[in-house]
Amino acid sequence: MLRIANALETQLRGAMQRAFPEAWTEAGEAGLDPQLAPASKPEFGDFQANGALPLAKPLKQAPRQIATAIVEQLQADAAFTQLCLEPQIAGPGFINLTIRPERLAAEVASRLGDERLGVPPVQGAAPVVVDFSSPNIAKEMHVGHLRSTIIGDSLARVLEFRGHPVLRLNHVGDWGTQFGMLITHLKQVAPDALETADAIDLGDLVAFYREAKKRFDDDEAFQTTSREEVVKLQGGDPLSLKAWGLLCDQSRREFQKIYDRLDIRLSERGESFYNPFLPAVIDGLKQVGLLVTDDGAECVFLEGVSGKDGKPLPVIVQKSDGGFNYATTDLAAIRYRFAAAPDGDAARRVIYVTDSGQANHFVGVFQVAERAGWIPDGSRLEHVPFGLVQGEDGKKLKTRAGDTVRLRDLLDEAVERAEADLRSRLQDEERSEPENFINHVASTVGLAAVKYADLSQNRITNYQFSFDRMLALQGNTAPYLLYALVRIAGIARKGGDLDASTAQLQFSEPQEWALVRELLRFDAVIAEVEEELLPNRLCSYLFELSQVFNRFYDQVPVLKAGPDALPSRLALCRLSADTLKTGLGLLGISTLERM
RNA sequence: GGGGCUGUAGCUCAGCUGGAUAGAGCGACGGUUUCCUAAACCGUAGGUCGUGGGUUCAAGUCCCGCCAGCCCCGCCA
Repeated sequence: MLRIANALETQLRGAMQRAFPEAWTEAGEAGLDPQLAPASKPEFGDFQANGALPLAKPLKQAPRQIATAIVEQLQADAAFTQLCLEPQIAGPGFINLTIRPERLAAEVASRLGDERLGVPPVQGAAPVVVDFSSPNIAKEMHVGHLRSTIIGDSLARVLEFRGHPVLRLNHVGDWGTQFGMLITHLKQVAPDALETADAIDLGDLVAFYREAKKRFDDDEAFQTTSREEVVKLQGGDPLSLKAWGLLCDQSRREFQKIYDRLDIRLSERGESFYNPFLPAVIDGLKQVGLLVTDDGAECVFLEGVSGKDGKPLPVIVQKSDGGFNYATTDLAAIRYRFAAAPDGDAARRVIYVTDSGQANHFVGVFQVAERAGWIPDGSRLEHVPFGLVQGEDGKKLKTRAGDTVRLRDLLDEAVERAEADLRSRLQDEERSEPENFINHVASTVGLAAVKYADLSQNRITNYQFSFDRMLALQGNTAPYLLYALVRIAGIARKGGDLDASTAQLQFSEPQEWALVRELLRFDAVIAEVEEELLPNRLCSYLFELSQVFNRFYDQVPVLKAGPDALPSRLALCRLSADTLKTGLGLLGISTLERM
């Protein structure tokens, strides 16, 4: 419907200009705004134009009179009358617009053979960086990584669908002081590993990390060795680097299991990647005169952000011991991502998907990058924050024992619960299915439920995690959406040829028209998600589409329809399936034929 | 103390550039199956949109104050 909306916008502007030439001229370059918006209710048609209301005062006319004048001009426009039925003036002066049925049917027809479902591809797109997931080496992925990973992946998918070249970057924590203790511990417990390739399987990295941490806390000699090890690592000592590489490889393999399971593709580019560029960050800041030495640390003081004592807050880019910190790395990353190749990604949009607790940090770092002139004109640097994952008690999600919830346990439990649900349903319905069917459905439904529950909520608010709610078979959940697709697949199995060519579409039932209108919203929804980076908008849409489809399915027969109606109804089924499948795909959710 | 986010139905949440009588799901109550998977559909009840001002033809939405909850605040990321 975006094309139609654009056409209407132009026609409305033309009509307003002709109706009120003087006001138009006074309004300046932009002219008058028709305030075109989707109709707030179905009975108002497809669109509403509210632009008459604000003109009442300046024109000293009744708003309905103004609306009437605009409508008269619209009716004189042949392009408009071919597109719309006669406009209705309602309420205080809203202009309600209804698209001609044949134009809606034509839009549906044009989408039937279109893989993009009416979504226009971007032209001459520059790279977009989506920085997400970002676990720490030598630690396990836990519930804290869930939202970044799922939301980031979905945003990347939407941007890719639009045609942007997307760099999905995993900014893993693969550098820093904790490696001193890890390497020291590794060298002591598994010296063989450094000599022979694959000599040892580190096994449980979490346990390994815990042991190293315990020794670091308890043993002073170990502490000293660890500190020396950090210096050796940073100095490029080959053996230290080798130990570091082993730890990273091991972690990488563990992360990859989760990513494979979630069907998420990521390019690892950890913090260490930016090491060679850190000194240049300091030099660059010095050159533009932003750098200030304070308490021995190199800082940039922020504008408009003050601390406890009312003094400006600093971003520390070089510690008093000469070391760099995360702000330095983030600045180097920003610089690299916007810079031209070969030492840069030439991105024009850089998106960080991290929890909202880091908002302050990003405000500071972004301001420094901006003032240093590292953000090219016309490009965007965005923090996409999200809230905490909470348990049903409203507190931060923990296991019963009070530990952090491991991501793989969380996914396992979702799949197990989905399987138990499925088995009990099969029993109730006296259905029998092979084990591989049960495993496949349980796994698809379980993972879909986890992803959808997260994505369907506005990411800014905290998210209350509940297996029971996300796996519920009714309501705004993954199983409900998957079921709508299963119903369509059922029609195809029972003899409905969804790919049959349909020369002319004709619809008679209100449920058909409701479905048509819902299907045609897809392009606008994608445009909105691309702009606002809110996947829950796509979820809401897919849920509403499923509801409208289920109503249609329930109340309008497809396979038993007469020969006049059958092809058109099959076409609606096909487009519904394509839209749902594509939409769920953009959420990173795979679909089922039967469940 | 400063900053950020949040506050909408019993519960979990939508609410896009301010627009018509504030929406959905769950839960509650009632109904629908010789028919494409009832994991569905239809209906009923339920809200002073935290609070007090302000701007506007029009405020859940914008501005200011206050209250409550969560998060962040110099050398961790």
